[in-house]
Amino acid sequence: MLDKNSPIPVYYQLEERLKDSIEKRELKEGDMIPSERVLSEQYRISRMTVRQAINNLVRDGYLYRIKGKGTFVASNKIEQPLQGLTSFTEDMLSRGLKPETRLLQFTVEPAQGKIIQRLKLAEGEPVNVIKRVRLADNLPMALETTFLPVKLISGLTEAHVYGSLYEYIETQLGLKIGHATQTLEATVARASETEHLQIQKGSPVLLIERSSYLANQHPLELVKSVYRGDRYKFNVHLQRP
Amino acid sequence: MLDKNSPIPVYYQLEERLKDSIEKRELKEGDMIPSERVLSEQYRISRMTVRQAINNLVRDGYLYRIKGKGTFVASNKIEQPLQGLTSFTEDMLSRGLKPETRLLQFTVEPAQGKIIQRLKLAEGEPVNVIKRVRLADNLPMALETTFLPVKLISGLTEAHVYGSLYEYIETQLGLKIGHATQTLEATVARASETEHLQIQKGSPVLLIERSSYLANQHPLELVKSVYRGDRYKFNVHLQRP
DNA sequence: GAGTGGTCTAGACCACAAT
DNA sequence: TTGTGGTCTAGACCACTCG
Repeated sequence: MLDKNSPIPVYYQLEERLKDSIEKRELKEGDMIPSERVLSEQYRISRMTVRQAINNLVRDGYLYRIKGKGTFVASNKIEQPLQGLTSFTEDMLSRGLKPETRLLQFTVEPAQGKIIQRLKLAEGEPVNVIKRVRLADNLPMALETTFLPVKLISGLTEAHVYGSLYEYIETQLGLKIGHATQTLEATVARASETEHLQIQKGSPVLLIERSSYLANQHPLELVKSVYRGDRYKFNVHLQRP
Repeated sequence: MLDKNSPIPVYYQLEERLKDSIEKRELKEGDMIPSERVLSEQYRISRMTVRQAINNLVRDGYLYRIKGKGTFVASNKIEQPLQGLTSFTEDMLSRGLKPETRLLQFTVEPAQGKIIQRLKLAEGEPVNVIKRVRLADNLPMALETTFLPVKLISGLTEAHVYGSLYEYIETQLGLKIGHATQTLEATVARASETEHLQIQKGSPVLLIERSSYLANQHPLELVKSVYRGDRYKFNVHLQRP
């Protein structure tokens, strides 16, 4: 049964239960799950609450609905790559690779040019500039330059930038990271990049530029990355509008 | 006022109205919109219906909520690139470019190797193979090879493949395209690709591989594309899990 | 304390699919 | 005709923010 006195919302409890059934293969790909009315009687909760749980699972790709027929289990969520906005550290861990960092630069500089626009700062406002070589399983994977407004991220020290910046921002600063827009393009390595990435000049690289925002819509960071084309593939899940 | 007798759902009418206000700048970035209770009184609809409208606008990035404070207009949706699962034709149009197609190959072949797995077919099942040069504003943009199971997409003729395949699938066949997983990687053009794309050997290209599914989870297509690195940038919106 | 979003109820009618 | 999801109502209590 569900615990209605728990501080955990009932719809969330039901969500977890259905997700469990799917992951335990009690409900298999293509199976119809009990109807909303049946679930609402079974758990003695209202149908709207059942719908809230199912809505979330549909949004997350676990279930799909067919009007007049029922709600069904979608194909395996298993072995899907990590989706969404993740840090390099999280990305590598989800790929089963060991992330490491080599720090090249850690300075505070006045904002200028594109940084002002993208981070919505006044000219000259201080910005943390962090340039790092990112390694995966001891080999260079990417060259990453991060720009963070000092007024948002205070108290940042060199020690923090060897691990996951996102973890520091979320757990230490208590800020809630919301979303990002990212562009990806193919190009070839420039001379200044070849050494850090241990590749030849002219080797293909993936250029990634990310603007991240907090949940409250404040610009959080601008990141420019150069990934080795021979080592990195970007995965994305697309939903038909 | 809203039309409660319209076949258009009330929550959707409210959605459009709020979206209009935002696009007309009656509600500006950072503005608080009327509270859910106010909207429900104003339009004489229940608060749950208001919430359904607002939920959708939050999901689509037009609004964001802060508990205990209110619901606010997010930063400009304007000039955001097309998101989600789109065809080449749709993608180019959204970028303000004129899409065209040069057909290189249009055959039916027995499925084999990776195609079998990705499209979940039996060995030897017939598959449409469509190889096209995709142009944007009269210049080659990509070389695209599409694999479609014949049993799903019947009656496909050469005439269809000069335009948007997605449009044919959705409006002519009445199939509902659902989602896709896509990988992107940087590499350099191979000899066989240079001519069609009008680039030099060794030029950077973006390799994109897409597996698309119908709303009912049936595999729909496998597409392998080679985009010119100097002309194409991929945009993606990422949400923090 | 007043206002906000978050959760939840116990119904209702509709359109659609299958029998 | 029965069962399904889609929409909608008119309330309710909670936790949170702010003055």
